[in-house]
Amino acid sequence: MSNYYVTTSIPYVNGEPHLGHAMEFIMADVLARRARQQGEMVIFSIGTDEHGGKIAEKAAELKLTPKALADQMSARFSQLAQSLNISNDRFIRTTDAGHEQRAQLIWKALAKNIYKDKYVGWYCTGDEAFFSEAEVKANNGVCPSHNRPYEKVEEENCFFKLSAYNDQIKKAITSGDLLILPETRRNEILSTLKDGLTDISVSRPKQKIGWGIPVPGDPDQVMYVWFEALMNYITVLGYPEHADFKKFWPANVQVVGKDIIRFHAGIWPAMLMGLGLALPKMLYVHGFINVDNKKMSKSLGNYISPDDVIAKYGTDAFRYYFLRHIPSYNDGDFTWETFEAAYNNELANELGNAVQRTVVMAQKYQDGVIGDTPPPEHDIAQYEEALAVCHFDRALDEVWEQVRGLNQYIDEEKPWEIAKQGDTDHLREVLAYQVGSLLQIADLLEPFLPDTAAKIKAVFHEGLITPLTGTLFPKQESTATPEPAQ
RNA sequence: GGCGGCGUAGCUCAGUGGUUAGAGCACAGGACUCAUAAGCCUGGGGUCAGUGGUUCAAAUCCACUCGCCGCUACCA
Repeated sequence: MSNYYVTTSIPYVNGEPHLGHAMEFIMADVLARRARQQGEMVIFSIGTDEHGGKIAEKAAELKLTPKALADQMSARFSQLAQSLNISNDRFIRTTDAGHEQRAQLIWKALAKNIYKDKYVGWYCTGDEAFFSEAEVKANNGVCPSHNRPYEKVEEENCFFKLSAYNDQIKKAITSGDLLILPETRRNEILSTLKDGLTDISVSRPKQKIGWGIPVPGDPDQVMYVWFEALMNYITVLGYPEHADFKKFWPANVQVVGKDIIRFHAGIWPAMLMGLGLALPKMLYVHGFINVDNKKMSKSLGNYISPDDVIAKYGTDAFRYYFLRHIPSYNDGDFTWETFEAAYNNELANELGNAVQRTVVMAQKYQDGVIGDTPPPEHDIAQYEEALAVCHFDRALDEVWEQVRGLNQYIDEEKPWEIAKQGDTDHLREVLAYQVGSLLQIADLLEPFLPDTAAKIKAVFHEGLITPLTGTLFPKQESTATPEPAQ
C-alpha cells in the first residue's frame, strides 16, 4: 500500500464557481477515488485562493471586509464540491492561519533566493499581474480583458530568482521527472523555457495591497498572491514538520487548467527546487469549456452555472458528461442538446435500461434470486492505461464497450425464450452472467459515477434483487422546442 | 515574426507507411419483445484541405499553398 496525493488548483474567490471549476474538481476526484479503490492511502486536496488586491477592491465595493467576502465565496466553492460529490480530504483556504504561518516559513526557507529591487512596471489589478511596456503601449494603456487602465507601479519589491532554475526545470520536464500531460502543453512550456525565465516580483508594498500575508522580517511588504497561493500544495500537508507532508509529498498528480500552466510548470517547480523538495510527478492540464461553441460569459448570455445542470440531471449525469464528452486533452463544448442526448441515450437507455431489464427478468423468471455470479472476465487494460494518463474520456469509452457488449449479449441469448423453453439451468447461467457483467461495470464506474456504482451494487447485493425505487436514470423530456403540430 | 498543433462521413473524433479508411451521434430500413416505446441487426454516406514529391505502397513521410487554433515575441 502506498501513498497518493492529488490536488486541484485553488480557485480565486473573485467570481462564482463555473463549469470549468466543476470539471477540474471531478477529474481530480476520479483520480482520488480510483487510487482509494486500488487500496492506496490518499490525500485529495482542494481549496480557495483568497488574498490580493482584486479581492480587497471587490470587498470594498460590496462594503464588506475582504475576509467576509472570502468567507462567502469560499463557501460557494465548498458547496459546489459537495453537490458534485467530490471526495476531497482537505479544503485549504489561503486565509487559514496554518497556511499563513507556513507560508512565512516557506518564505524564510527561500530567502536565499529572494532579493529586493526597485521595480518599475505596469500592473493590472484585474489580472494581479505585471505587463511589459510594449504590451501596455499596444493596448493604448488600457487592459483589454478588464477594460481598465494599467497602473504605473514604481516600488521596492522582493524578487525571486526564477531565472536560476530555468535549466533544472527544463531538465526535469525533458526527463519526465515532471510529466506534463497532454504533450502539447509540455511542448508549450518547454518552448518558453527555451527563451529563459526571468526573475519575478513576489511581493507588493503593504500600503498598496494590504490584503495578503506579511513578508517575514519586512513589515512593509506582503507576499504576491500567486507566489503564496502555490504554496498551498505543501502547507495543506503541514510543511515542513507534519508526518503527512513527509509521507505524501511529492504529489502524484496536480490537476490544473491550461491558463495557469506557467505558474505550475515554471514558478512552482522553481520554488520547490529552492526548498530542496521533489517536484510533483505529474501535471495534468485540462482545457476550457465552451457553451454552444462560444466562450461562456454572462455578457454573451450563454452563462450556465453547474447548479443549473445538476438540478435538472443530477450529480452523476453531470460528472459523466464532463468526463466523457469534454475531451480530456482538449477544449470542449457544452450544449443542452448534447448533454440531453448523452443522458438519454447512454445513461438512461444503454446503462440504466440494462440494469432494469436484468432486474425485471430476474424477478419474473427467478423470483429475484441470482445466486453466484461469475467473476469479471473483461480485459480492463485499456481502461487502466487511459486512466494512468488522465484520459478520462477514453476510460469511459472502454466502460461503455462493456455496457454495449452486455446489451448485445442479452439480445443474442434471449433469456425470455430460454424461460419459455423452461431450461432453468441455462437461464440461471445467463442471468448470472448479466449480473456479473453489471457488477464489473459498477466497479469500473465507481471513480466516475460513485453514486450510480453504489446503486448498481446494492440492487444485486448478495445474489438477491433489491429493486431500486424508480430507475437509475429516468428518461428526461427534451428542453428543445418541439416541432409545431401539422 | 518565431515555435507548436490541427484540417478524415452531416456532427464529434480515432487512425503516423501495407488488404475494399473506422467508431459514436444523426439519418434510413429490418427482425424481435425481457426492459426506461429501451435494446439488437443491417444500410447509405468520405478527391482523408489543395498541389507537387519520396516509395513497390501515402490519410500516414517531405516541400509548398490555403484555412483554423494555441503559446510566444515584436513593429510605430
